[in-house]
Amino acid sequence: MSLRVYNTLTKKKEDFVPASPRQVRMYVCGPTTYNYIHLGNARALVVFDTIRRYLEYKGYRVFYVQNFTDVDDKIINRAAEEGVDPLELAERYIGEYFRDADALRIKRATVHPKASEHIAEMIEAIRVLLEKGFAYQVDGDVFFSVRSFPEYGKLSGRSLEEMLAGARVEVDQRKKDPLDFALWKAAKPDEPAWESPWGKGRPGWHIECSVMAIKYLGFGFDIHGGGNDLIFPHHENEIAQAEAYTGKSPFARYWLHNGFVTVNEEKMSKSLGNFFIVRELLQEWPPEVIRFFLLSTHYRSPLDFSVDSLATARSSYSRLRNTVELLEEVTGGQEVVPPGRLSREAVEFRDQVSAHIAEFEEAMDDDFNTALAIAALFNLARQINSFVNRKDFSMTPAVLHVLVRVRQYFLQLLDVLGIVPGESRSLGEEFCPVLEEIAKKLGGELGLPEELPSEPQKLLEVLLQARDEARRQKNYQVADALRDALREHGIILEDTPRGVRWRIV
RNA sequence: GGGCAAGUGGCGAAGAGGUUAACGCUGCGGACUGCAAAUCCGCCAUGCGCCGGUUCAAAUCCGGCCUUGCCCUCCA
Repeated sequence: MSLRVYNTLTKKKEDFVPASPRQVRMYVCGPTTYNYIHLGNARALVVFDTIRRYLEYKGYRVFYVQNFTDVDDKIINRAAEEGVDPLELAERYIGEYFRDADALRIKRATVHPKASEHIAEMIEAIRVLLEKGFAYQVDGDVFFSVRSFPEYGKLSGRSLEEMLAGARVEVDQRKKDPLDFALWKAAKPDEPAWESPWGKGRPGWHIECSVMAIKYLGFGFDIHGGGNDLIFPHHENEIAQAEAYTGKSPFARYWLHNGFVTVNEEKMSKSLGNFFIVRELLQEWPPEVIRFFLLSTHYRSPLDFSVDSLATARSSYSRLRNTVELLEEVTGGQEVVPPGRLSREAVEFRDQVSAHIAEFEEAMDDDFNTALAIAALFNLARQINSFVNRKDFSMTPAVLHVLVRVRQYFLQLLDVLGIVPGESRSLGEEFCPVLEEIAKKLGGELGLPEELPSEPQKLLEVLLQARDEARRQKNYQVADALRDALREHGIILEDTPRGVRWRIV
């Protein structure tokens, strides 16, 4: 089974063969840190994090580089508004970035280089580009000359003429060609600036990625990723600079781009003001649900966001979570159990589980088709639920061994997508008054003692024990009253053959 | 204006020439349950934007049209 990926450069799905056998080197364009990230940013992060996780699942060692753009117009403007130092502002939002990314279970990159810490390398690259005649200097600015690089346009698939025809921007008259872009910008007053052969200034946006990718991954690394909107001009320019600079090709071997998050079918963007901040979403939605939502559509397709669709994702996801809980319950969380002789049904079950695992891998192998992979997870969950809940189910040591293994596999697949159920939210202090009130109201009928624990978790246990006793005595009225009362406050009770189970909505 | 995608059941979303068009949500019916919940089983697209064409065979390939989104400007 081999992995195939869609390469923007060739516009085809290709077999993925990394340059070195067991290692993948990948670079993903990270954020410009001048504010909190929104759901659109999160999609790119989650998509490439999932790609990375799957590559690791397949046994590759992944060297993952994600940069921070901490020198940029937007940062400078924002800093000016707030009256703070631009680099300090950028540093602050790098911290905020990690808070959100960690919450979303984005694994940290192997290296997170910052533009501000690679100025010397960028200056050197620009110097070489000037020397080789790919760039020219005007006043204190240095521009890359797109005409000097014949392959310009190969990633975005358009010719210079086409791009010129569509040009809608006012052009800097000093440029030789309207599409030439800045490698170095002369400093304006009060801007962060560094000394260079062309006077004080700062690097243009595109050069940082070329330089840092080559520095950490070497030329000709495996995967370069980012959002769709980076194809042009950012990645096109990265290629031009990097390949002109080294005189070699290709700069990166596979170019992967994710589609956009839209809101009411319109791109989620800061200028339209229709963006949703990850920090805020995380207050209401568990990270697993947000990731499930983002991965329920293929990464290259557009994804329309709404609160309703998040709610749907939550319903869908709870099926998977319920199966994890069922497996935990039935295996008692044991990790290692010796195998034994299996019944015919158990053998069949084991084989079906294997088939669904293969289904998951085939889906992911086909250009990371997470939507299809999730379908495989649902099939697997159904198989597990059916097996464990069948009428003649009997737990033997051999069956336990199988279920322990199945639980491990199931969790492993969920982990590829980063959607292993988190610690089920514990009962916080906010449940105290609610539980105490219920205990007071139903305490007499339930035969509760005078002294009740004050800790919500313990209090609930006491209530459930009393309810159990009531049910044994067929006092269903009070048992149901307690269940209804708890439900009203978001605590769901489920009576199973193995005892009562509770969860928070 | 130029370039690139996409249009699949009530909704979301896979499928890219050939078995009954996955999977999930919602709804309905059934099983299980003291009743629920969870779970399981079943039902809900004679049809995949529209019109032509290629083919023994088309959601899938080709052409035209319509609609929507993205890029051409900082943006994931």
